[in-house]
Amino acid sequence: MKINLTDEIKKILLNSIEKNIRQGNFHIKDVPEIILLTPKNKTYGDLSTNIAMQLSRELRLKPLDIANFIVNDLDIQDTIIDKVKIAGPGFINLWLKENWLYQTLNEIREKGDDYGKVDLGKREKVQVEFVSVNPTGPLHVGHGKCAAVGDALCNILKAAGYEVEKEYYINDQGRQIDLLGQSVQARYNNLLGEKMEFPVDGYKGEYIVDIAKEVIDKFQDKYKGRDDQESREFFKEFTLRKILEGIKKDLKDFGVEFDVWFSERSLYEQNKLQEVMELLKQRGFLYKKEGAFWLKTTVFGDEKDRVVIRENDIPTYFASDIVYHQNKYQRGFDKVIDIWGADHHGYIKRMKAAIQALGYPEDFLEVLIVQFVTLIREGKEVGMSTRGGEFVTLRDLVREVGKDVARYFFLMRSYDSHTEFDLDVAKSQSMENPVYYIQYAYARICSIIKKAKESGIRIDKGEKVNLQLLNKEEEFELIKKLSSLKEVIKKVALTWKPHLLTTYLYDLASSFHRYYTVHRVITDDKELTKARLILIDCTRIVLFNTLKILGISAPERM
RNA sequence: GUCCCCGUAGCUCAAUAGGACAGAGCGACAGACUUCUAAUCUGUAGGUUGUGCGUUCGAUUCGCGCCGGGGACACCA
Repeated sequence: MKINLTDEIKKILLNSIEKNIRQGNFHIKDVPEIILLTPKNKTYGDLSTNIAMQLSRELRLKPLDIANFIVNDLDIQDTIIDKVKIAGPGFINLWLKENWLYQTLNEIREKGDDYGKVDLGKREKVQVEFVSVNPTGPLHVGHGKCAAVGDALCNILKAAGYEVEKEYYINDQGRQIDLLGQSVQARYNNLLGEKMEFPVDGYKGEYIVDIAKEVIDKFQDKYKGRDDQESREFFKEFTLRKILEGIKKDLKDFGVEFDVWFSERSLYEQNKLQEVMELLKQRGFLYKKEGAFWLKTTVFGDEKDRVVIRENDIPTYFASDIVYHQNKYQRGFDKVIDIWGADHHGYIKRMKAAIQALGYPEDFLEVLIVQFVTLIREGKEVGMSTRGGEFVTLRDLVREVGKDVARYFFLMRSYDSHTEFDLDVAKSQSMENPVYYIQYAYARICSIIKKAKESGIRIDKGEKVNLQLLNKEEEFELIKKLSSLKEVIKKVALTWKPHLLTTYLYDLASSFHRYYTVHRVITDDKELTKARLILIDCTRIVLFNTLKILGISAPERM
């Protein structure tokens, strides 16, 4: 395999720096990682590095002098580098030979679906747990945002060479679940004309009545007027299963499929709780006070210690989570990422404390907090209170705007800022809608390729096409965008910011639209036509691969 | 009261691990179809990055204080 372009350039720069060290110009031991960036302004070259400024502090020399030393000893003969210039406070700007761009096109043609994959993760095992909504009701739009972010992040990590597992943790036991069953049971009895008091904190949503009706359809009055152990159990299990099915379906329709659905109950079946408590006690982080067991989370920076086993012997939710995270560790993951809604952020400290109390490294667990979503319709906020019963479910949203648009809107902004989801923009099939803008670029390309085929233009697999004919400014622009995909994937995999990929996608579509307006692909010039067809086909491939990672479809016609 | 997130163009948001003149879209204004899809493209206007200090060659980015918005602070889940 060929050496990576950026690695090659870094090596050339490094050689010069090391030469200067040997000559006694630079007095340092270790050279920091050289960072190559693509300048915003093209008058600053194709690539640029700020290494001279980075070294300035340690060398106690002016950045400009350092840059001069480096450039003077730079050996760019027979390399991909065409020209070097020092600019501004000490940037070293590099211009590359045009050839590198054509190499990119060949690489895309060769790799196809695999273009964009990089080996950053080295098969490291990462688990991402997201959504994990209590199965007490349907998913709402906020959960959709978590789902979109988690799913996209997983896909990106996979593309970056990590081994990724997507997991959904099901809180299928506890008071909430009991309450859920009782709510349906009460509705069921009421529907059959039987008196039964609705639980005080019961679930009042319409979906509870629907489930009760379903029970009637299937079992008629079999459970009418009963309030024994068996009937309670029945309603609990039936409801739980119904709601979980609904959640699974909603997520599937949203394009999200999990590798593992992990049941909280299974932790207790294995009697792991005892074991973990024993371990924590041994390690000296568990103590008894006022009849309850507490974990010394304050040792690790939490504001107060937390109860794990209540006075009444019932373990808290936190206890389950500790056992659950131990289980994650024991499954052999190198890193575990939890994606939580903003209302759970207070839990981070105690969870990370628990990780450490168990004896695991603090950064074994990373938690991403996804901020809320506000729906806007006709310029006004749509109320979403769960209590009042009137809230917008993910299913409703997908039905209204479609899966592609919903996912894109959740992914186009940084997950840690509030999302303002404008339903009118999302529904408009116009230029206001970035999703259509991107998909339109893809459809346009497909349309051109189809037309070329129809007029008998063919390019065989191994055929050599003169790519040098691609020499227009818009063509260079476009190819540069195509070539930066791998850097973007790396960046996102390191920073966990999927929205950077969305931005990239939009930029790429934009470069193509501009190109399309200025130049014709299919012309009388056979050679040029072929070269341009290759260019747009490469664009198609990159658009496709990126859309796929984000979970958005790529329609060939619009 | 304590802790977390946010504050950037009229609006919604970006800004690559501290880098060059802070960028997009929408909205406003002015233009471009005899063309492979005008769901497109081009141009103009729009900013003391909430505020005051500090760190340094350099701060939207890091630190501290203040102002404003949101959220979290249970032997609830």
